[in-house]
Amino acid sequence: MKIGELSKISGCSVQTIRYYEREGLLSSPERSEGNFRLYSKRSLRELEFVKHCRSLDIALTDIKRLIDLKNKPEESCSSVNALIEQQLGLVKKRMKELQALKKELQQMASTCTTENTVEACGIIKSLDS
Amino acid sequence: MKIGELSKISGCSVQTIRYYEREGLLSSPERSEGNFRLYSKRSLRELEFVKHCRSLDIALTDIKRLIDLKNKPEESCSSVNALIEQQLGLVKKRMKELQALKKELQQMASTCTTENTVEACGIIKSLDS
DNA sequence: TATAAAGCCTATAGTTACTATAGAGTAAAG
DNA sequence: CTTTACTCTATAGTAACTATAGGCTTTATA
Repeated sequence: MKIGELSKISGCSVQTIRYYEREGLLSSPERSEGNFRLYSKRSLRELEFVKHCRSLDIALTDIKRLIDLKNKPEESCSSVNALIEQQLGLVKKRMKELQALKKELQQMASTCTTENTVEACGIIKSLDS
Repeated sequence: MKIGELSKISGCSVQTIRYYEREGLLSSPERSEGNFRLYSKRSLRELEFVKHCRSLDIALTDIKRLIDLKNKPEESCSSVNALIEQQLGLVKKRMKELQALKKELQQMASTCTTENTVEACGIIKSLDS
């Protein structure tokens, strides 16, 4: 299949697919006579692996590392595990931050009775402090 | 005070301060004979407003809007309120996403008994599916 | 069969909010 | 007087894409 079809099936945009290839996350596909990329089911699986990792917010460099590890099936998977644990750490940290953020925003919102002028606005006041 | 001192007091890097100025979030400070920026306490307050907004993850363009609103004290503050509500919406959405993300990562981590080879690794398997 | 439309190609620039660097000038300390 | 610390502008780099320009290939329609 050509890149447009892969794009449709995978839900990745055409540019993103080409970008992933440039970045070495996808193996270079065959080319047609007219230099069009030709993909196989294997290409689709590769792309879906990347997509799944991205949906977990794993950075492209880390995805690259995972792909490298996949290609060394006999090695210990402790680095895979470490990578996931690290990712989990990031997510937990970000959640805590957002928790605090949400609290402050809610507090701010509650100080605003919409009929105010900007001058008397509780939100602006709390941003000013 | 010069930019280095403002940087220390505010906790923003020197480059960030200059960047905010370029982006129109800070008013242009006085200059010394030798063309050094000279800041007042008012400048510090401006910077702290921006910093506080940024700590709430408010985008620079939105901060700009808030600053504009601050300068029209007699207007209704409903747009301020709307902006904060929108921000709150973003935060809530992101938290939900992270919630789901965390769950999946934890599940993945639990499938990995570190003594595995990459080939048998539950994590890689679940990323593959 | 001619041509128009759709799809593909590469290369390059833009996005956000900064950070880092180069190269040069200014100020303060020894 | 020289070294050091600080400042200046302009420019490039970061992450993960998205968008555009200009040109070729394939497919559909007249």
